[in-house]
Amino acid sequence: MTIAEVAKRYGISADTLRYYEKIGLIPRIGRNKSGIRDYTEDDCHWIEFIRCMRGAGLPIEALTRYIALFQQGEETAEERKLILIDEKEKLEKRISELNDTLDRLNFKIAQYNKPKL
Amino acid sequence: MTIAEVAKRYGISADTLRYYEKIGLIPRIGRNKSGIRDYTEDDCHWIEFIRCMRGAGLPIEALTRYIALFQQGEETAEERKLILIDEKEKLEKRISELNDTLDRLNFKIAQYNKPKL
DNA sequence: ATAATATCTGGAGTAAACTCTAAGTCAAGC
DNA sequence: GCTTGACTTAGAGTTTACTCCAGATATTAT
Repeated sequence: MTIAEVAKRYGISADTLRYYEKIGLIPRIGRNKSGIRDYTEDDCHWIEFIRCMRGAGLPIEALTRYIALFQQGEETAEERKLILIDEKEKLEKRISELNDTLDRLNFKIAQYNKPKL
Repeated sequence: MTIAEVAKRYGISADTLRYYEKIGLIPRIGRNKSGIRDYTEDDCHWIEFIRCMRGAGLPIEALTRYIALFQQGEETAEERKLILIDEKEKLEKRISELNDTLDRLNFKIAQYNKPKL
């Protein structure tokens, strides 16, 4: 797949895809004989995964660390798992905070509904 | 209260407090005879509210709109309520997305735990 | 009264995460 | 064979949300 096709598929710009590769957020993409990127299905899965995680606010640093370990092979599985667990716990905290803010927002809206005092 | 006291109370820098005031994220703070800010308890409540909402990712633009309406008086109550409802709905969607990502993370961690195939 | 510390303003600088530009290469259509 | 459009790279520019700085004024301690 060309960069344009992948960009369209995920609604990302080609610039962003190149940027993600440059900073190691996705693996280095293979090139054809003339140096043009050719994305595999595996590459696409990474992109989709990374997009999802970034969308939830996982830090780029944790994700680049994760992908670097992944590329080092099976013996890094335990370390990769720890990264996921760590980020999972942070995400749970974050969701809990957001729920608190949501409660507060609902309370404030209720105040606007009631007070014909 | 001085700006330093408020900064300490909420763990924000004085620069950030001045910045929030400059962009209308909190109301204009009253000054003493020599032009130095004197924060009231009401000012502090605004700061705490805004911090909480910003922490949940509510856009600055919506919050500046909200505070501008608030300062225009009681007749803007309905419009302010609509802003809160709108942001509440966006926050619910966001939390739901985060929960989906959390599920995915848990699934991936489970894969790391199992596969002694 | 003087030195040290805190505050003021306007504006410049910073970091993150893109986003765009320039200059060059390459494949496809006419 | 040449133009058009997509692709390449390195590097500059943008946006958001602060954060810092300079120069001036004010308050506090000695």
